[in-house]
Amino acid sequence: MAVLAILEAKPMTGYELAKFFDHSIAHIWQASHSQIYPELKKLEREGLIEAKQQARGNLATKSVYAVMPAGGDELERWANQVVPPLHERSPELLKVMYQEWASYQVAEQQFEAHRVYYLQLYVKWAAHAEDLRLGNTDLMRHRLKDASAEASAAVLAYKVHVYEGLLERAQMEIDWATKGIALVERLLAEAGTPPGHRAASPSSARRR
Amino acid sequence: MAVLAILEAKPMTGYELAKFFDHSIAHIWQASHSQIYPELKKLEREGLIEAKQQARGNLATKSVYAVMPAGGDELERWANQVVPPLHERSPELLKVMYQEWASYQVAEQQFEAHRVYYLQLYVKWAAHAEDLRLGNTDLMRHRLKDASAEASAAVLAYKVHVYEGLLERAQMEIDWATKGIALVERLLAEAGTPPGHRAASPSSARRR
DNA sequence: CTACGCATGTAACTAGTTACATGATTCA
DNA sequence: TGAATCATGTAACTAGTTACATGCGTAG
Repeated sequence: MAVLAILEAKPMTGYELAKFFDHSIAHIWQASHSQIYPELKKLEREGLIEAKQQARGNLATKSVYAVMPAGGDELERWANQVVPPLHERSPELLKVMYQEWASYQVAEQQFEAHRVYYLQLYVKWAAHAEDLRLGNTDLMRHRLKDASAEASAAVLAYKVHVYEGLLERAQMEIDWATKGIALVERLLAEAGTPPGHRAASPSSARRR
Repeated sequence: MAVLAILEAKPMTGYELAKFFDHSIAHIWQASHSQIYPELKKLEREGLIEAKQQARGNLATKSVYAVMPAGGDELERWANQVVPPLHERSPELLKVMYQEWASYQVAEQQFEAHRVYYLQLYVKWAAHAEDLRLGNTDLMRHRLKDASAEASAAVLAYKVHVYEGLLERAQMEIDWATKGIALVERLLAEAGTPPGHRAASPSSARRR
């Protein structure tokens, strides 16, 4: 569905799609080229998209895929079904849950990595949200060029809303990680390490 | 690793593990019995856990799995590696991104489902966090019964921190969905429907 | 004696990752 | 002429889901 939705805005080659999944939409949905190429073939077999051969250079050609009417119908059908939100699996939260097995140092590093990760995402997402608002993205220009003002408003508004949610999420994650670091510091202090003495991990108390 | 961590707190049968994955840990990690049983066999082959046959009734037996020393080492090794946080795929956000293809009604239902989902999670998580804090869970009692006060503090503190994060997350999602509903209402109003006239989906403007 | 919970599996399938491969084009 | 980028694939593998199956124990 992500492939269909993107191609609907602008016909593309598999390569361009892969690039696109790498930046713009990357943090909502990802796909590698090894997944995209077979998927394109499948969508073509189902009559939802169509490949047009385009020359590149003298010898080579490339396949530019565009959405067919049946593909538009499929998109609309999909969009009009409510999906139940679901619980993601989080390898990271799982680890934090059992962080008493780790040294204080590693526990702190884990939170720090979390903080840095979402700080970077915050910046990236904020920039992308701004581009969206200004209609600055390639795809938005294509998507909106022959839409009514009213329709454009909706197209934009939903996407901006998604990014606002992502930004709040990032902020929340940053706060959580910061509190996590403080927690580790507190535990470390409470462990009552005498000066000049390196604290052992709490898990080592368990072993013996 | 989830299986190892749980079994370390208390030896269990595959069935009990499956139950456990259904409630307590369910929103951090899930696993169905059809995944658990083969996994237990695999962990046993690797020497990380060991099955003890226990009678149940007269004829039947059951396998209770317990963590072996090698399993403890493996847990410690795992916990002491920082995992890079990662970008989940979100089918729901993907749909909201392209919600201009849906009717206003479905768009609103999607946000409403999101709100209700996280409201329920909020209640469930809050209850579980409270149980954790009071040491009210079965597993916590086992886990802590022969630990030092200091070690217990860490065991508890990390888990509580995870649940506090989940609660903030749920709150954030509820707010986001509520704003989403308001957004749909606004778009609907701006679409300028005359009284007594049913609004078409914005996507239908695109088609033709 | 019946229903519900305990207990344990397998099979078929879908999705996704990582690695292996290849070749043309374009720009410095 | 070499490196970066465009372009397109396949193979092997891991994880996870859904559905199919079976049978004992226990309480009412």
